[in-house]
Amino acid sequence: MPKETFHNLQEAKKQKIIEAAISEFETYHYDQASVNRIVENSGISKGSFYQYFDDKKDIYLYILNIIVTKKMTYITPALQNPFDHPFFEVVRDMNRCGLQFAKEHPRFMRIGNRFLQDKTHPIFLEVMAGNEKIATDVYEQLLKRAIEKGDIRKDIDVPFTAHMLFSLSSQMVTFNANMTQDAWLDNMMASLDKLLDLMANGLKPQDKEDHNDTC
Amino acid sequence: MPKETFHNLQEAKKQKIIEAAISEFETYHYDQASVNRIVENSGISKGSFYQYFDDKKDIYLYILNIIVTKKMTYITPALQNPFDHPFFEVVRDMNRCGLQFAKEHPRFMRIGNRFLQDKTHPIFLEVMAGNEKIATDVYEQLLKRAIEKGDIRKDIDVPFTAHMLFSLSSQMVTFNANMTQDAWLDNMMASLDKLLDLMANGLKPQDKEDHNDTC
Amino acid sequence: MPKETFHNLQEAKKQKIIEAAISEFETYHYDQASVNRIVENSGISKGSFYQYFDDKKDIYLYILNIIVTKKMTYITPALQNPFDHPFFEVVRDMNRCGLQFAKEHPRFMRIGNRFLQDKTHPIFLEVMAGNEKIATDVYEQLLKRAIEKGDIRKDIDVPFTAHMLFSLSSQMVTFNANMTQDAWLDNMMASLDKLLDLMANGLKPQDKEDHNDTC
Amino acid sequence: MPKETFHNLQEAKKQKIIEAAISEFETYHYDQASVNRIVENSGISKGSFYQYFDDKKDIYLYILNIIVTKKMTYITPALQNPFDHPFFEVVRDMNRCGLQFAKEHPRFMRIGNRFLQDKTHPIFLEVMAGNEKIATDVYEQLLKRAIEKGDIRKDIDVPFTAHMLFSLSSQMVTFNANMTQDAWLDNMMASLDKLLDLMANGLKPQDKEDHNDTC
DNA sequence: AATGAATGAGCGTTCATTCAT
DNA sequence: TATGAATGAACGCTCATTCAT
Repeated sequence: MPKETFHNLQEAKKQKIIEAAISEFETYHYDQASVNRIVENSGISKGSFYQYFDDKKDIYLYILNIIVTKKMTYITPALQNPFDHPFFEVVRDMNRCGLQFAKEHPRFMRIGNRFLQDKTHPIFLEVMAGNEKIATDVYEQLLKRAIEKGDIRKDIDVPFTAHMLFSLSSQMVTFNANMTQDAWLDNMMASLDKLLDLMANGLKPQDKEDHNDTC
Repeated sequence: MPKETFHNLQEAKKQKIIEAAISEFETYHYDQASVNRIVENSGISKGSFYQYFDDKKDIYLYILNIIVTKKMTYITPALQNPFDHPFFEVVRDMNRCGLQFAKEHPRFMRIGNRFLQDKTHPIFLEVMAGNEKIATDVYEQLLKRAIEKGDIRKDIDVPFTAHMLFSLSSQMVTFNANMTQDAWLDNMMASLDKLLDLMANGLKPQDKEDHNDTC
Repeated sequence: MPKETFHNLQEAKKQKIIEAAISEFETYHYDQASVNRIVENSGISKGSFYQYFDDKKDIYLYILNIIVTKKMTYITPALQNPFDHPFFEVVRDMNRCGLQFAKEHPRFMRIGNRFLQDKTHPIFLEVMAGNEKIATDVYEQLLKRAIEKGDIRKDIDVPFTAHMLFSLSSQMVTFNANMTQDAWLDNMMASLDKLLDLMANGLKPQDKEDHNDTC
Repeated sequence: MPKETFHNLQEAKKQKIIEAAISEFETYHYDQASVNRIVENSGISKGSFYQYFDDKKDIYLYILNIIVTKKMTYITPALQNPFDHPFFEVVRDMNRCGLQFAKEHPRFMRIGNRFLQDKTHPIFLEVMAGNEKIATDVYEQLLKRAIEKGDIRKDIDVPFTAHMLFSLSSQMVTFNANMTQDAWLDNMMASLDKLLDLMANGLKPQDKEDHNDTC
């Protein structure tokens, strides 16, 4: 996390640095990202950079933190009393919020996705060392309660399914990756509904309904 | 793609270069991979390298091509008369073959996974620009026929579902990444079955069977 | 030497700065030592540092001075009426006191030794430019009087011998540098006795005693 | 040690690099020595430097090696059949040769002395890891044989004395460090004789001779 | 065809010191 | 008096690529 010196900076300067860093990490992988470029685009000296941050990792984690914090403000409303609502409703709301976040902060989404994608990178492993469960835990909890309530099949592998549900939300955005389209959000929302339908009912013809029909 | 000079090389020399490149890309990201090291481990000169390949990208794509070609030899048998067999059987066979390939060529798998992971990397975008459809096309064809045969619900969005099926099989590998070498294949096969069950039947309780029970 | 501003400081603050500087110079060579770290560990500001000291050299010399002053308090008692005691007794007492000082102030010893080691370093040359005589003067005086009293051979080169005696006592420390903390002082005291025996009687067999024996 | 690429260089270029490195290490400590400066003064590019040498340490050890090799050519003649000659004669010859070397290669001496002085430096420890004994071993062997032959007192501590004798040769040069003087070599030779006399006979009056006088 | 020496920009990081407040 | 932000040169080292031979 940034040193005090950074927090003491004037807001404008701070924002310019953050802006430069976001722009850098949006464009480049952590390893390819260049402190030099951040410094240039910030209009600060290299020496100053290292008075604000310990090292490249420091500013990277700082940006990641901003992203996570921001994303949380979008998602947490969907997680109010999650067990009072049907499973798929909660999941859909959560992902809709995530998509809204992606739409409004496409650069954050790009950085976040890049981070989540390279699961073998030292920095990913370090961050996730203690926290990996956290991400999928929400899904695990929801699944367990949903099973108890009879909303979900009893015979599924909860951790595995949680992992897959979690993966889906980030995979989905790769389907219509061109965020510049106006209709992106609408498309994604539609895709989300399709996906949830898929997850809920499967690909096989719905005997249930077929059955009802024949009745 | 390699220049003619490369293809004119003696097989042994060619293999040594390929081996060195595989070893490099297996260990490092494309950006971190070093032509210097490849050259060193190949026992060829720097100058020669640039007479065989245009640049780093050239040899990388060449290796990727080898991997894809190899993987094809595993998968195509599962695609013999694909329309004569039930949809999920074909998909399972295909993915089982893919897993078998991964088991027998772990280095290829590592390179392939790394490539698939950073979907924002210029080189990924370039490769996928013309080729992504190819990968999902198989799924699309299979889905269409399965729908016709009544194996799959009529109301799904075919391209979207194809994309998701494709994504999921690659995501699966990220679950249980801390595999013990021995159990890996078994674990993955089991995961595959879980995944296909999920895709086939969905998460909701199977009314069909419940219904049958009560009858 | 520190500016007046430093001397005007509250004792506690002064000590904290001194402590930080000692810790730094104990751990690092003069060139590797970092004003940044001293400032950090002092809890003072960079600006303040340069209001107390001219530069890095200034604080280094100040610390050296503290060390020398402290060492003097150990050694001077051994130099009370030095001419009333046998030469080697005085030399031994002096060096024993020096060893005692080293034992009780290992950090000072480390700084001092490091300083004495690089005799080509600009800062060493600068310090020694005017002060080297001082260090060897004691030995010179002692030697001269010892010669007069007949304790020491008349035909030696006094300045040269003084220089060697001085050098040897600092070299001694480099023997058995892998001291176990506990036994260090005992070992060094033993080494000192060996060294003085060497200096007193030389390496050649003692004809004197042989002679006496045969008489 | 340098890579083959360095050895393949034209002699003139090689010499220019060696010259630049010697000049650098003569002037600066290993840590302060700058690859940049070496490169500048060599007239080669930074990239080239790292094609010739692994790193700064590599070229440093290479220079050290040159120095040791050169010094050996001076000293080994004095070590022909060392046990056939009186102990102090061998030691004197050896040190005279060392002084001659120092006179003719003052820059080498400076580098060598600097290296020997900082006995806590990682690079010193690394080099000396297996080789420290070597330096003092010569003295130990000589001492042992001299004791057997009765040239040296039986009651000395051999390793300790060997260490001190070894130290002396490097300490001696610090007495008259100003090498620019014409008379330096003569002065040093004289100092050497004084030192050996000291080591041989000690500082105490020679009773043997006194005895003889009174007889 | 094959070589491998040469390049120079670039990397992340540290530094002692200055100076406006 | 005290501050601490700002600086920019310097560090060791790696890189993909070029080009004369």
